[in-house]
Amino acid sequence: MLDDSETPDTSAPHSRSTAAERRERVLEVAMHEFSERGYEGGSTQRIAAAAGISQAYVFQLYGSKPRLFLAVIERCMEDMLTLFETASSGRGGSAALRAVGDAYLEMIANDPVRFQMQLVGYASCAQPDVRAAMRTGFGRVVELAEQRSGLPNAEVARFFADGMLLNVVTAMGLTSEPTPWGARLIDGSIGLGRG
Amino acid sequence: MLDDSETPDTSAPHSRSTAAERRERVLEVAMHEFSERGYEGGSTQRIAAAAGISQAYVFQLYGSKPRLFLAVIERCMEDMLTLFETASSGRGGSAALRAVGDAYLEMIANDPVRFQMQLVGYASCAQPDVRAAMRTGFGRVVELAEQRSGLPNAEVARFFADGMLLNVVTAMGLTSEPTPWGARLIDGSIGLGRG
DNA sequence: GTCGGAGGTTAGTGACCACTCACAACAGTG
DNA sequence: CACTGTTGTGAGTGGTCACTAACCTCCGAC
Repeated sequence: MLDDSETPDTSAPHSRSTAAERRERVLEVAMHEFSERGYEGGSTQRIAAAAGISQAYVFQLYGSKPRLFLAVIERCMEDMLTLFETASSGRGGSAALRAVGDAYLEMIANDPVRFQMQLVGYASCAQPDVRAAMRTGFGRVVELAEQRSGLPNAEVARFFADGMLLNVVTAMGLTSEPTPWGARLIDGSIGLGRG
Repeated sequence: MLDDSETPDTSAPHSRSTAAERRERVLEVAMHEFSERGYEGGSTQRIAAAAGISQAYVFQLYGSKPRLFLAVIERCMEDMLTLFETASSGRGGSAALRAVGDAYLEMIANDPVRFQMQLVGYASCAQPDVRAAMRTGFGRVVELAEQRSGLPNAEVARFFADGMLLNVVTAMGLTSEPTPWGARLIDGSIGLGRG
């Protein structure tokens, strides 16, 4: 809009943004990078290039690589909470869990970045900062499921257990390239609140 | 046995081994390294140092870093299968699952390297070689549980779902530093075949 | 007693890493 | 127009990375 060129994006020599906008954009591409390569494998050089800024500015915006990674983890868990809040809005009991389960299934199918980022988060829990962020985020999600559904511990736990099984089944590609034993696992699982 | 020195290990200036022994030792320390730092974060320099050999020899033994990582993944899944075979030996039905569940709980408590290596494996499934190895290994474990227990799909799936929930609960430190919501999750879970 | 092969090392290679510092460009305000 | 703060970059820093080529060292066999 502000540029003289017709193509809005890359060809323009400079298009300034507010720092908040840049931070947001960097966070997005960083989640993409870290989800694909993990914390150690992720490169601030590549993140900067994908965000269209210099590497130095990434450090000005986030201070250090660990801080950027932590921001990505926190955002990832916030997104999950928002997804669950939206899906369960106005519902209660097992219908709430069912709606959340559907939303989660759709996320796994359509948002591989956030799905993979979750796995990276679990694997990075050895780092105390990461573990703390994961605990906080996951705790909020569990409490939301408890409050919205009002179901007893056993059913809520069952819901999350099925979700975790679904995670590894998906990670191993058992939905896209099935195996007999994988199909039996999926068949035997309760299906995210649909029991 | 072949050495002249009494201390079998570190203090001797040189103690030659067979290549097979070296490969085994490298595999052990590599699992330690990769479990702590992930694939990208793991360093062949540190692995070599921990194994007491030069970095060059690591490459002579395993060819490349991806091949070494893959060997670690395969070994990790073999160890899991062996653990489950031993635990369930001579048992059937739900008693078999209960015994396997106990063995798994003990492994999580006493062998953090193999536990953490599992999480790294799931997070590394985007790499096709790793995914294939994880599928093969996990499939064997599932089939063993099915055959030894003879239970229907739903109960076997429930067992593995609880195991996966236990994994993330442990990764987040909810057993060592509990939270109310974490305690409710653990309480509501069926407890690895003990339902 | 030498010789071949298995078991190992030294000393690099260029590439990439996170991170820093000095400085440039621009926008709004007076 | 000058001034000021924000947005941004160029050009490095030392360090580590995976990986390699060439060489050394020992032991058993003949």
